[in-house]
Amino acid sequence: MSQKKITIHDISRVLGIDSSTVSRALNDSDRVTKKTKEIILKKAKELGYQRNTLASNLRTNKTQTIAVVLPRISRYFFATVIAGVEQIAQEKGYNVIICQSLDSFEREKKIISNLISNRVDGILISISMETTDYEHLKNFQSFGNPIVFFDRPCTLENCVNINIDNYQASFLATEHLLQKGCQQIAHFSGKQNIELYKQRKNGYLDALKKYQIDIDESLIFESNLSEEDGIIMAKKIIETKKIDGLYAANDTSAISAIQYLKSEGIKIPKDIAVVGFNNDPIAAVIEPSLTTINQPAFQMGKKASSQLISQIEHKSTVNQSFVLISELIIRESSNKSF
Amino acid sequence: MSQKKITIHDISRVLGIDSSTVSRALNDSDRVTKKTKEIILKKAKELGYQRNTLASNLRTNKTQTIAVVLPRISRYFFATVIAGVEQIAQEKGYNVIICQSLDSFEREKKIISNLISNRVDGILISISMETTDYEHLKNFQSFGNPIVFFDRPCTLENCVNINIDNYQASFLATEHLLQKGCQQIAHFSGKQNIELYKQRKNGYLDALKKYQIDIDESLIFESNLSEEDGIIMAKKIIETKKIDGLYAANDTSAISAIQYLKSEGIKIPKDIAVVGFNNDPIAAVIEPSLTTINQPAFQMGKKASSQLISQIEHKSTVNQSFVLISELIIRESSNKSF
DNA sequence: CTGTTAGCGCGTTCAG
DNA sequence: CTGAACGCGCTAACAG
Repeated sequence: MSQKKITIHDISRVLGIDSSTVSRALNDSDRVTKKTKEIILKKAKELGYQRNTLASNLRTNKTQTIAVVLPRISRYFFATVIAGVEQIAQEKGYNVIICQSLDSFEREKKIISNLISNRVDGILISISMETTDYEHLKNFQSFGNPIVFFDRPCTLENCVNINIDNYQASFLATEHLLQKGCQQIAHFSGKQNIELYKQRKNGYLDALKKYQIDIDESLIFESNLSEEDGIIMAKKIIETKKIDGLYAANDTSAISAIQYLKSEGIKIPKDIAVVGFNNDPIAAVIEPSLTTINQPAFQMGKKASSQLISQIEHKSTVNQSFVLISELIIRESSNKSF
Repeated sequence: MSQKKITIHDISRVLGIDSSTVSRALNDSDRVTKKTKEIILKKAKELGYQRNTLASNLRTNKTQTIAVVLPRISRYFFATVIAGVEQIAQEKGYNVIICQSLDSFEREKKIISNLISNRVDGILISISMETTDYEHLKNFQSFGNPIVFFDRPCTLENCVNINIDNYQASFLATEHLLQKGCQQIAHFSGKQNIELYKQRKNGYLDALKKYQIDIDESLIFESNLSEEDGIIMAKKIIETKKIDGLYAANDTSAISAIQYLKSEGIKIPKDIAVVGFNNDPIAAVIEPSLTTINQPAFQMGKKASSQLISQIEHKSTVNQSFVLISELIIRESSNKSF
């Protein structure tokens, strides 16, 4: 049953050609005649040879493997990022291994340690929410291996950060509402100590300025953007009555606000237009009238992995840098309703 | 920058203990004194030793790695299966590598070949829709490595197939509608040459028998269960008028039928109750009144991986077998609506 | 262009 | 209980 594996020495012996030549032929080296190459490849196929990547990796100290570490693959956003990563990796001849931190710092540390043991060539990571220090990542770096952060930025030195242009996305979202005729646009904003939410607020403010709309501080709600916050803000919207548009800095709060508004009989989109960030198809399904800014996850995966692979191949150390992806996708609200 | 990696020989040299002893200590062998073990472990930690798994694997010819090959991870069902696989794998000390076939036979063949090269110890697979022959899998098997199929069954010899108990699931679904008072329950059935759909139809029929409801062939619609089929069947339902319940053998057709019915002003669940299979959260969101039978994906992942790992560890060859998971989750329709 | 030699880092014989 | 020596399968470096 358990057939013995064929090695290059088996081929070497059968053909009376040295194993190093066999190795070179199998790696398509140009230091072997086309003719002998053909003979070797034919015999290899005939014998059912399957390269032992382990041995090769040990020798070359390279695995041609990159790892993607992220909170969980069941989130549509991350699954789509992976698709982008895999496309580039395949083109460049790299394997991808996927690891879920489940947003646990402990798990993340174990994963990184495991990746070091397995000698992956580089890591793409969206750090866990719990992650407080970066010793584990510094450790990986100290062996000369690159790390690229995506989605969740990180202040670790010598690393590339890939993210969307939050300012521009917000600007576009707000402009979209203005062009639809909204005048009193509320903004669900996140904590301003987080750079990302500051940028989103600035985009909102600048769009209003461009259209010469006075800024009304009472329309700006700062919170943690949780589901509960969404409901609280929805209640405020009902009290205020003057609001005719809403730009939420994330989709969680936007969705729960909409659900609450609906339950109170406020019609969407007739009474209010909404724009929020959307990472998965649920937001689109729950409320077809919800216009969303989709993060170009596929793009992000492609960009992140090509950055990483280029660092691996040029053995270059980069300074800390932030790469912004500007191609955003606005999904227009469809007015079909159930 | 690029710090040199510590090997067991470095530890050996510093401590004046032979590297073979160091190796044994690091593997927690009982052929080393507790005392020297402690000294070695301490020094290893101090020097920042990280085991070179590649070398270890090459020597032992085992990678402690299993692969999951599936169509695409962005489907919630598969992502959940992976979660289950990972839990068991972690408990048993195995790494998991995830590969997406994207339902392409060509990709699947490449993946398997790559997995052989990388000497994974076993494969968990939900075969691609395009897969017609199993030579690539037989090849993997021929090296003495086990394969476990899940979700999509396969006739390859000496393999375990893990699936849900489709008959029971269907029976329960239909019974659920009967208990809600439905009398005229339509069934969206799949092609009867596919075992799975036959089982689902049988469950439906037997539930009706149990409740002494006459079988009305005009309520049974056989199709490919696509979105288009869903709409076609919805139209027939409207014509017929007598239907008050629907059990669909998959969720795709059920969802599109519901959307169509809604657009025609047929109210759900007042006028009609529906049960369908649900693999992702969208179905639950699109229509809260939709009662669904969730495949216990997490369970399936756990069962499949523990089967696989037990085969790896006992080097046992199994006969072809079919394992059914009977714990099904009925998600009751919630009557809250937007 | 091809053969020879050596060794990647580890685990496993054997001896002792 | 520990040490010496070998080899897993492959490839880099050097000869020829």
